[in-house]
Amino acid sequence: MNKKAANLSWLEDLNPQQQTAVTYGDGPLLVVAGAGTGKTKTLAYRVAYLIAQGVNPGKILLLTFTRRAAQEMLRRAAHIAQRGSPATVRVWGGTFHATANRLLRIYAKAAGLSKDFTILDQGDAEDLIGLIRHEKGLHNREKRFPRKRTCLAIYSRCVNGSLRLKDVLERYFPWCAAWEEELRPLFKQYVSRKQERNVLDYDDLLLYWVQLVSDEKFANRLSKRFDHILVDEYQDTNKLQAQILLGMRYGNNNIMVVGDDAQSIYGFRGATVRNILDFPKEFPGTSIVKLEQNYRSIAPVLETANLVIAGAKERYPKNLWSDREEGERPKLVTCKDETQQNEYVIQQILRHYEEGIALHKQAVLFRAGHLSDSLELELTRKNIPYHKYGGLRFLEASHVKDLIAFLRLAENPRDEMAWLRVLQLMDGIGPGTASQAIRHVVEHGNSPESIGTFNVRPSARKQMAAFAETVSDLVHAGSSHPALQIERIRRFYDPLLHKLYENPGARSRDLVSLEQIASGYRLRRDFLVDLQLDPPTSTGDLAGPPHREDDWLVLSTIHSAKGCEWDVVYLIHAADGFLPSDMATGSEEEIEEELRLTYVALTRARDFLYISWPLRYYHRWYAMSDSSSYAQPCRFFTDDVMKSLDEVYLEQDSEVDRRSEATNSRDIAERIREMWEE
DNA sequence: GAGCTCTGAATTTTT
DNA sequence: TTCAGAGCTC
Repeated sequence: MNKKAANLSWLEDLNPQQQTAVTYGDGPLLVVAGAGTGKTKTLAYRVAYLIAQGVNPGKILLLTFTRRAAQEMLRRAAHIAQRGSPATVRVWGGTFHATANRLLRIYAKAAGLSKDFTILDQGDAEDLIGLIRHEKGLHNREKRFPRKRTCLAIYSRCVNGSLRLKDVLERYFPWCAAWEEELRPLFKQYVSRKQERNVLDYDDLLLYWVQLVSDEKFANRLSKRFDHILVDEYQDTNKLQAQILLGMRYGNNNIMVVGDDAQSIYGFRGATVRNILDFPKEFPGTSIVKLEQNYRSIAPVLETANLVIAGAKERYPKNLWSDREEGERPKLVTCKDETQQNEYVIQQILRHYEEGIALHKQAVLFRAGHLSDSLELELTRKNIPYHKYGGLRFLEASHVKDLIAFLRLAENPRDEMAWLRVLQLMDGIGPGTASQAIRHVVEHGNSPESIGTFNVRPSARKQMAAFAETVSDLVHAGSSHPALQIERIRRFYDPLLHKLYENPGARSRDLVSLEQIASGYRLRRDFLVDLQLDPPTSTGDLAGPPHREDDWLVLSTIHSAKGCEWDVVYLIHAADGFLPSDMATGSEEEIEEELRLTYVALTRARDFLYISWPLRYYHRWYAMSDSSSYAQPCRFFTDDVMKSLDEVYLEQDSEVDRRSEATNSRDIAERIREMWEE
C-alpha cells in the first residue's frame, strides 16, 4: 500500500497505537482496547483508511453489536475523508444476525432455505417449543418438566456454545439433567418444525451461516466476497460467531477484531472471553495492538474502575490511564430508601443541568429494567423528559406481536406461530380450531386465502369472514407500502383490541407508532426483518416524529449502555442482590461477569460519577404491607475501592431540599423548549 | 373445544 | 404483583 501523505493528514488525529491499528496492512489483527480508549474512532478511521487505499467499500464487512453502532462508525468514517462519504454507504455494516439474514436470503438455495423465511423472536421460539412440549405430553408428568423458557435457554446454549446437550445440562442446568432423554427429541422436533414452517429463530441465523461456510466451496466463495472484515465488541461473541469468522476467512485472512476482555458481559447468551483470548491461536500470524490511553474519564473515575476490575481473574493485562487529572472523586451515596435515592439523583441531575450539562449528557444506569420504575414515576411527575433504553421491549407487548403476526403470515404463509396467534384472537377459536385451520391452509398448498374456505362454528363465522378478507387484501397488497398494510390490519384488529385488552387507548397508540415506523420502509420484508433484528431500542424511538426541542435524560440498563458515554453517570441500586443480581451469583463465572458489568457501568462516566444504594428495601409484592429488609453494599466495593470514593450518607430527607428542588424542576420541559425560541 | 377461575410459582441482562 | 398452567363448566 502506498501512503499518499497529502491525503492522509487526518491520521495525525490518532495516537501512535491507534495509528498502527488503522494503517495495519494485510493479515489478522487483534486490538485490545480498554474502555474509552477510542475504539469506535479507531474502527471508523480504519474503514476510512481502507477506502482511501482503494479497497472497494462494498467488500468491507463491519460487524457490530447493534445497528446503531455500525451506523455511527460509518457516519464518522464518512466525515474523516470527505471523499469517502458516499462510498461508506456501500460498506456492509450491522450485527451478526442482521448480516446472516442478508446473506441467507442471497444464498437461500445453497442453505436449503426458501427466500421468504420469517424470523421467530425469542417469545415465538418459546411458544413453539412450548407447543411441541405440550403435544408430546411433557407438561403433565409427576415431576415438573422444565418450562418452555428453560427449554429454549438450554437449546440455545447448546447451539451458541457448540456444546453437547449432556454437557450443557451438567454445567448450566443441573436441575434439568434428569430430563435429557425427553429434551433431545423435543429439540429434534423443534428443529424439524421450524424447517417445515420456513422459519428461523435467532440462533438459526448463525447456525445456517456456519453451515454455509463449513462447506469448502462456499467458504471460498464467501471469503472472496469480502476483502476486509472488521469486528467490534469481540469479547461478546460466542463460539458460533468465532466459527463463522473462521469460515469467512477461508482464503483471505484480512480480519481485525476489537474488544476488551474486561467488558465481556454477554455470557448468558453464550459469549465467551475465550474468543478474544484465543484469537491469536485461531488466526496464526496475528498482531496485537493495545490501546491504553483513556480519553473519556477523569483520572479519579478511572482509578475507581481500575480498582474494581483488579478483582477479575483471567484477562489481558492492561494499564488504563488518563491525563485528565482534574475533577471530583466518585461519590458513594448511601440512602435511606429508594424514595430518597430518587430524590437525591433528581436533585443532582437538576443541579448539573443548571450548571450547563444538558439532560442527554447525563445517564442513570441500573442492572435490571424494572429498577428504574419508581424513578420513572418521579421523573414523569416532575416533568423531566427521559428516554429509557433496554428492559421491557416494545415488541414484546402482546398487541404489537398480534399486529406483526398478520404481516408475518402474509409474508410467509407457512409461519405457524403467526397463524396460531392471529386465529385465536377471534371469539370461539381456541387452540383446537386454530390448529385445524392451519392444517386446512397446509392442505391447500399453503395459500393464505384458502382460510376463506375453512368451516368454523356458526358463532365465529362472521369474524372469520372479515379475517379472511383482511388476509386476502394483505396478500394482494404484497408489494404495497407496509404502512398501508398496517392500516388495513388495524381496520380489522382495532375492534378486537378493544375487546381483548384492558387499556385499548394506550395500545392503540402503540400501533399508530408502529405504522409510523413502517412508513419509513418500502418493503414489508425489510420492515419485518428490521423490527425483529434491530428493534427500536428506546422509548424515544417510538415517540413519533422527533421534536427538535427535545432534550432528555437517559435511563439505561447497564447492558444497553455498552459503548456509550455521558458527562454524568448515576449508577443506582448498587446494593448486593441487585448488583450483582441475586439471579447471577450461582457460580464463580457468573459473579465474575457481574464484576465486569459493574466495571462497564463505572467506565461510562466522563466527569462525574455517583453510585448510590438504598439501605432499606420495601417489598413491593408478595409480602405484607410494611415488610422491609436491609440491603448490603455491593460486594465489589472492597476496602481498596472504597478508599477511592467519597462516601455520602443521607440519613433523613430535609424539607428544604425538597422545596428548592420543586422550584428547580418546575416545568423543566418548558425551559428546554424555550431554548429554541428565537 | 373454548374460556373461565383458581392455584402456585417466579422475579436479569438481549440478538 | 403478575403470569402460566391445570382443571372445571358450558
